[in-house]
Amino acid sequence: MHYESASVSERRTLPPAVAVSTVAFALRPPLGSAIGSAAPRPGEEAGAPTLWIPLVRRTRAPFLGRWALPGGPTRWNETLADTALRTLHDAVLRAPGYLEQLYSFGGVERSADAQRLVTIAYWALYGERDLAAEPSLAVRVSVPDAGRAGEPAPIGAPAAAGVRAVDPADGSVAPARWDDVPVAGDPSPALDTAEGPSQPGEEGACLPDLSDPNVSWFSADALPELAFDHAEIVAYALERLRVKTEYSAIAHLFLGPVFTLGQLRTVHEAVRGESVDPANFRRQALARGSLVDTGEFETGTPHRPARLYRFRDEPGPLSPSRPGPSAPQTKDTP
Amino acid sequence: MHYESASVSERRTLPPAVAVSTVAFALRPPLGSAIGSAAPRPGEEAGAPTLWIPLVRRTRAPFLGRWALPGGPTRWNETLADTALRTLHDAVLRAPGYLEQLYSFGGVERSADAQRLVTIAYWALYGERDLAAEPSLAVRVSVPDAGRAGEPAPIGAPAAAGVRAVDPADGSVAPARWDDVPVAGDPSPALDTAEGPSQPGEEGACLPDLSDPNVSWFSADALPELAFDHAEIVAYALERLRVKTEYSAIAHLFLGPVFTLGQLRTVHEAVRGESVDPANFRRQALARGSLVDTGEFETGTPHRPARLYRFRDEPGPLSPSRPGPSAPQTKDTP
DNA sequence: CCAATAGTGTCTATTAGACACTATACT
DNA sequence: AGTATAGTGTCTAATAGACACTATTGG
Repeated sequence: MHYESASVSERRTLPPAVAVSTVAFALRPPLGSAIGSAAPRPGEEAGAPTLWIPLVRRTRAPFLGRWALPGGPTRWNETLADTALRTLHDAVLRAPGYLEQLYSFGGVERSADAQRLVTIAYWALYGERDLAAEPSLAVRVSVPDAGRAGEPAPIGAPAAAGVRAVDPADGSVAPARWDDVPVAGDPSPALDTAEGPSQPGEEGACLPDLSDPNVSWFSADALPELAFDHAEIVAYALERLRVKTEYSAIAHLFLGPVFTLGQLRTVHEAVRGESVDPANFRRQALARGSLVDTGEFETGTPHRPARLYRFRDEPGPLSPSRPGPSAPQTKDTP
Repeated sequence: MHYESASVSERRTLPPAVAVSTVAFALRPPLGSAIGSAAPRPGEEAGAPTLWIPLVRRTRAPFLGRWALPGGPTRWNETLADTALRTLHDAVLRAPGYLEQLYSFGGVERSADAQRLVTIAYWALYGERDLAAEPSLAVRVSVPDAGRAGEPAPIGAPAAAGVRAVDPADGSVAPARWDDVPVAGDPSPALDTAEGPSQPGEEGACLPDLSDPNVSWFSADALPELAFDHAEIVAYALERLRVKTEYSAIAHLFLGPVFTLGQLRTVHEAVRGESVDPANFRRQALARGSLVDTGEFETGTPHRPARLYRFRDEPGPLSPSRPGPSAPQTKDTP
């Protein structure tokens, strides 16, 4: 509010603005969304599925017209995860199935001669169940992990009331609960974030509008040139997804509630970018102990039908267990 | 500047203040510093070394008198890492040998009815060489990694000009260079961060003053009650240190430029909190390929003298190689 | 029948870990 | 000699990966 009267030189001395940018992944673009990447890039036919990322075309000053990550400034009554979810929903019109903080960027050089900007990057994941529905319903938000097994103490910080924290490493559900995600135009009375005289580093999303021409999905390995340092953020998010897929069980979040081991393997192949031995993958996946045989089988395949599994403890909308902030647990396989 | 005239209700609508808090580790407190933990806690004699953490006693409103992590608001011309280094230096009077971002906390509940606060947590490491000297000289700042092997694309973001980014995973030196760290009282003309009418969540460090009574080192497993959610941040940092020690080579940073395998093993034991088989540790440490035999030997031991090693590529103050932001590399041992 | 994927069995190289043993300093 | 740590050798269990083989569907 006071900002709008500040001169350019004054803005330099203001405290940094806080914004969020999110790299979201899905195995395919949602139906009805615009597609940026032209076809599965040459050399890889429809055989190998790839990851898709939603981008937003910038409609203002720095990097005008360039594609950028969905995101925008934090509002005064939002947690950082809330901001990520809101701006992501503005772009994708759907809530992701998973959200995790990635890294914070506070370099003074990010917006050279304008107000300082601190950007917290998140990464998100859209599964089949998330891509399907039109109205957003719920979302799970993870807590940080120490970068590998034995998820550390879930810090009670980021997820404000109303967001669920789930520990994807061992499948156990950490403190949290389901709730609604703030939808598009919730009136936050304060701080017009969208229209300051120039929030210069602002990396905003556009108003939700069915088939928004300024929102499009791109194949992760055929991205256009991105605004700011978003290309590096995407690269980092991809690496994070790869690493996390190897030691944690998140691949199933790309799929529906039940899936075959072949489908799960396909996710791993898309994430790792290489083919995986079906036999060995099967053993490892089952050895994790987090898959439950539903007893059902795939139908309508031109080959032997595969067994259907679901992830362990796919709970109903509520589960009362609350392990608490918890001491560090055991690691699994160093 | 505008803030100082804002009422309490107005402050709620201001953009969040950005602060940094740092969990620093060392194998021992620096000489001449105050010691908070009374003796090596019972049950563990001098035999097993533990980790030490510097804390700062709060001198203002929320949590007055409680111990807290060194930290404080970021200044307009500082990167986040700069802020961590400055506030850490204010408390410890020395620059750490390693600094890495941990996580960002932006919950709206952190400062209930006052200005919103976003805190970026860092963790740092003081080695023997860092604890020795009194005037600060240089510091290495790491870039994020994806949480495990195959360090991801070093994102050029956080480290502003003048801070070195080193990739501790494989010992190769990533883009960066040595430089001075901002020392105590550099006059930042703008934004009086220390004395707003009440920057309520502010977690500031005190003025540097030899043997500051408000700064003390505590054994990591005998910490006092901490302000804010700092206990959880410490727990997370500890877990991060443990995990990172297992897959990356950072333990040597606790030691001097040359060290024996026994000393290195002692560091691992302190970090992991359990004893490690000397024979197996030796093999693994040497198999990494990052240790160089100096050909020298320990002297003055009451037993067979141990061979002295140094870490691979312990370079002079400057090394020109610059791999660049780089594509994700290969992983090592999933 | 064939094509295609599901699913099982098995062999090998690597690794973590336990632990016995030898080597070399000081007292 | 005795003690303490350095350093080597070796055995075992677990694991990742390669790959041959059988099973079961649709066409």
